[in-house]
Amino acid sequence: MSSHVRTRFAPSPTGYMHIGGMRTALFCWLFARHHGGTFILRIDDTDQQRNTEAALIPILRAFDWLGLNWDEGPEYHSYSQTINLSLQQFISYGDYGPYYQSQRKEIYDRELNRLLVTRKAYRDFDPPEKFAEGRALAEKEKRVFLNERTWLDASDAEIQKQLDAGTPYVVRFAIPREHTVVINDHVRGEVKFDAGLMADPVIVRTGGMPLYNFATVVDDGLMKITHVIRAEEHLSNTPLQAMLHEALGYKMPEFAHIPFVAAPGGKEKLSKRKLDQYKKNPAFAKLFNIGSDVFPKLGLEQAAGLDPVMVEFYEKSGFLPAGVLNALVRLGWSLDDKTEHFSLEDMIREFSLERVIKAAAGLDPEKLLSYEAYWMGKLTLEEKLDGCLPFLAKAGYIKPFDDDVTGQELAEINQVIGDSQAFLSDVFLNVLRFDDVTRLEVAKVIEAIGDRLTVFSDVLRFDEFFVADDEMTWDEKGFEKRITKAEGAADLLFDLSGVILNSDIAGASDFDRVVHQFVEQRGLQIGQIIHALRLSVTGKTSGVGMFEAMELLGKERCVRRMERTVEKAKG
RNA sequence: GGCCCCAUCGUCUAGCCCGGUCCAGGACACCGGAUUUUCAGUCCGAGAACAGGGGUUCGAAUCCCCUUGGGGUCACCA
Repeated sequence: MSSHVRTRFAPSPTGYMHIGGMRTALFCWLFARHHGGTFILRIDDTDQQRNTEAALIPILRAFDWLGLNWDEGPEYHSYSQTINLSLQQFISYGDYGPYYQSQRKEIYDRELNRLLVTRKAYRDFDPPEKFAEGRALAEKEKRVFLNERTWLDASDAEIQKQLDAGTPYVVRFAIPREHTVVINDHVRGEVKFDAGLMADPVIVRTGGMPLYNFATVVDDGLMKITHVIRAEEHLSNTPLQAMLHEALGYKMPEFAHIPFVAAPGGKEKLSKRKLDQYKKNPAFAKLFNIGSDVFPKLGLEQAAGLDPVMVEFYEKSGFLPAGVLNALVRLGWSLDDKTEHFSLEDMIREFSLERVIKAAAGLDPEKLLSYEAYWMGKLTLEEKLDGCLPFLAKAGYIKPFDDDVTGQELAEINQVIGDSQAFLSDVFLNVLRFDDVTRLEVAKVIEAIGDRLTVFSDVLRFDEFFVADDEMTWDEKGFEKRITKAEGAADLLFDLSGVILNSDIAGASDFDRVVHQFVEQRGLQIGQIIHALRLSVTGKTSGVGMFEAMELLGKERCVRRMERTVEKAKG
């Protein structure tokens, strides 16, 4: 039945995983999983310039982080095991490998030769200028450019002569110009292209390296890809690829061109180059702000160069994979008129290409955050704790144990990865361990924070529970409003601190009782002191429940902080 | 510019293929109210869209055509 479905995602190692690409990958993955098929990760690295290994890690990690596994592709050990990372890991598994295009040169050569002997492709010995000039002229005259094909019908002897002379050449595919290519796209429906309008494209460059369109077709064909699911910008490559498939005698895959992820407030493709523009979008700015709040505290700052276009950004800011996944799947796809929340299992069960929408959709940071909040709410306290601990540790609020081992592990990783800072801090976050006392204390704070936690890094905003009393700072404006300008606030605080000090207090309800008694005796409303109290104890104008906060800190620390506040107010 | 794609609330979308049940449904955001010592949350409520113009039809968001607008792509990049 449909158990033969094979889909692939073919990223090129760019050093980061694009959030839009991730959405495409998700759809590919979902389609394969839904049909019990095979999902393949293939590395488009015909470029060869870059350090493939280092540039690939963030991409593989993104898949790993979101829980999208692949059946064939580069070998990779889940990041809890990355400590043992070594270059040997960058081999591939699966029966249709290698899965790195840079390792498939012989295959391309072989397939190219089949095209050459049947004259479906030909060596073009003309200098590149000739082609460029022809095109420029055509453009000037406002007509369609078709190249001359001087070498298409050259005799074997002529060709051999050029070959012997060492004349550089490219290989062009001879477009069957009479052809009208009809693509039956799963998302777009029937799309027609007139091959008569297309110049013969280079498929192998001087030097013999294949170009994208050729390599892709060879790989898709030989890897028995049944469904090419990719972003819409590839739609115009499709007729060429379809013709190549035909010329090579492969079974034509089915195509599905899904809309790309658009930039906030527009319809343009989301691009890393336009980040400055995105910052002006209020909703998007929110995302940037999470980063600029959190990363410095984690010591990431510039080094990491993270932004919301990269999947890594979300991981490092403590987003939940479930929320990100949910947001991505709803971008261009829906099940019906009401279902909003999908776990990975739900998505696998329900996903279908038929329900993919045609128009580009902008990533909505607000909605992403709301999905985060939803899935965060589904977590147990223990799970929240595990998510928050690394952030607190990285920010220096709590201490992990096993520090030595961590340092050593890091050194090892550093050796392999070089200076990829972003990756380092990443691994660091995930190898930390904490003792039970620390865990218990933090758990109490997280419990008090409750729904105020949307992403894990939100815990850092509650630093009042982690800083020493003498190092706690006050919100400037809040201090002025609630203490300086509030008549008698300082005196009230002073008196209250005395009362608290002399009371028998064990928990939140005791604080509650004592403070209420205090205001009643003076004929005041609770509202007349609560703000000053909060400010003096936490330094903030808002936060967790007042008396819960006090319980977390304990009587002595509350009193000390109140005294400090009074000093500051008087001094 | 050529080729191709797209077009429902501010945003993500349902409805469109198989015209009437849609004076267009949901979610996020926003606004108002309730709850609360604050924030968040929760609950209740409000406002908010078929790009325009022609057809076809008894009847069109739904079918056809045109216009407009937006976007993608046009490399010896992927």
